[in-house]
Amino acid sequence: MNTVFVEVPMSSTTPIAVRPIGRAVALPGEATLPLMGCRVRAGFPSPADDHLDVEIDLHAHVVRRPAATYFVRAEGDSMLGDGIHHGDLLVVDRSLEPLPGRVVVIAVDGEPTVKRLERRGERTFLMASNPRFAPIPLAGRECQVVGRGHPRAPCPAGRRAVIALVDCNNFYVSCERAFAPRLEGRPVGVLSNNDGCVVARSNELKALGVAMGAPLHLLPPAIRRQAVLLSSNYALYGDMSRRVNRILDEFSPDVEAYSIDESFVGFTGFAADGLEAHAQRLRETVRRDTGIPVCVGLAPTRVLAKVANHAAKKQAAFEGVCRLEADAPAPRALLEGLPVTELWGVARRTAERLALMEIHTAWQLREADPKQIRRHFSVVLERIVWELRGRPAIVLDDLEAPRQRIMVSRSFGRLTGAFADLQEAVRQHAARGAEKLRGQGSQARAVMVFLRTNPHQVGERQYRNSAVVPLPAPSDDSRALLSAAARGLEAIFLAGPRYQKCGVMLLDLVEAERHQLSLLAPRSEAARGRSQRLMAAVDRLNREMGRDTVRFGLPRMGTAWALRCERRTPRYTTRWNELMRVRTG
DNA sequence: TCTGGGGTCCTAGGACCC
DNA sequence: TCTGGGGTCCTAGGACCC
Repeated sequence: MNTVFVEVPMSSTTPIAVRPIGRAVALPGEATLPLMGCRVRAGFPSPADDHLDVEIDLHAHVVRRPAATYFVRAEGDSMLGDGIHHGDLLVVDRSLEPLPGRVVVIAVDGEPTVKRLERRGERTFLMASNPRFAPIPLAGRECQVVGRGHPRAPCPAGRRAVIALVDCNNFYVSCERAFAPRLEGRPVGVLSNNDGCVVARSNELKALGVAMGAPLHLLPPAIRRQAVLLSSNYALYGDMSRRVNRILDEFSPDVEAYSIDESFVGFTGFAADGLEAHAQRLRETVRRDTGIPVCVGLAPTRVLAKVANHAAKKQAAFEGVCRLEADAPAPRALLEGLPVTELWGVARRTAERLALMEIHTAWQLREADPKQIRRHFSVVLERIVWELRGRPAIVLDDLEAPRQRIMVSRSFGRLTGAFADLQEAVRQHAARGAEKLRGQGSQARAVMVFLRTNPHQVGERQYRNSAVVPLPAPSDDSRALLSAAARGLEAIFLAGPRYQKCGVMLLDLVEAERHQLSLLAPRSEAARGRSQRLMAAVDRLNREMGRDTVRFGLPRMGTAWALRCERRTPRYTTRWNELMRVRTG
């Protein structure tokens, strides 16, 4: 192999021997550098070829290794039958006719991946999800069926649903540690916007008694000295989250990203006895390829999967994977020791009311009469009871569906009473909202603006207000949204109070394609086309050249509303100029 | 003395999630 | 000096209709 030096996210330019394992790169010591999906610049001696996407190189390395067993899973039962049974070994190109939409989970040397089958002439290929990679010919290779059925469809009668909750441990902290191994073992916290509160804590920081959401300025000085407290770096966390989910996609075709650090993964139809091992491989792969530790909870329902995940995190004996069957004895012991507030969907208010009925633990709630729970509380809590009993009752709405409203708001770096500051902040928020709006293909029919002083500050004059400004016609044009927001601000601004926060909400969203044209203000097709092209150009520039390449209105320097984020680490994976440098030889 | 009975739609606010 | 930023769903209650 050529001697290369690679600019990748690492903390120094010291020469380091890099050894590829899978799609990650091993560094001296324990640290693993996540490279998957990461565009990494490599300096090659040849001037003509001074860029290399290392992902391709490392992936090729994996593919070259001798194939072992393929674990195959079909969508629906169509792939089975014809003498093919659960657990069979198959020769792919003779037995599997590629059908549209057929998806398989295969594992090559313990590297599971979801692929589509495609027929080319006489041979069947696995199509890689990334079109840059060459198809893998399957002729003559052996496959093992480990499951069947489509988890997104309702679970067929007589078959048990299995759902996994994959949750990243201390996600923001883990992202920081992935790129700064020196943070391992130390108390680390990540702060909210404006460096206000602690929103993520390493186990070491939790052990020091720092609560979730603790205000930074109220932390004891000893802890502030001892701990590493970082500003949040959402560009990094969002990118790492996508990488984790891309790996989950290789373990099941049914992955729902529920939040930035949690995903539900459907395993209904997978061979029941191999599931823990499959989950264990998932954990190891995520850890190795991204540096993020995760825990997996397996159960028949989402609520129980959450409980299982909780147990997997708290009890070392599970080694990160905990499986619960609704009727086995283990869940009972677990649920009896679990306060209701630990359950997904039960917080303080509900817990207080449950306590009046002598319901304190998850087990007691499970044993309660669902109908009575519904009467006293709501259908939401009733569903939780059913789920605790192992009967699926919570269906996540389509997480891909467009948002019903879009909100952008920020606290100011410092209080301000200046109208010009608020104007500019509102303009920025409206522009960002408009971008999100176009990103999901919607238009808004109304814009809401709100502002408020700092409610925590006694002695300060308090004021909060909001205004809704309807638009004459649904729009996704930044100019229309900005001008509506500006009018809203004028309506509610009061000179005198010093403001802490303002925001813009886009309301009453409709699909851009389907909205009815306004009869009152018909716009010519040409005008609409111009608006669309302009906005598309703005979005593309901001996407490709970095946010704020094109802005509406001139930014002023040193404005009060600018965020404080003095301790932010580099955006290692999303900014060229923030990549770290590593030398390999 | 007696003052209907349903239904829909909308909004505000509560509760919860991460 | 300094206390985040998004979202969702559900319910209650009012306005209104026949």
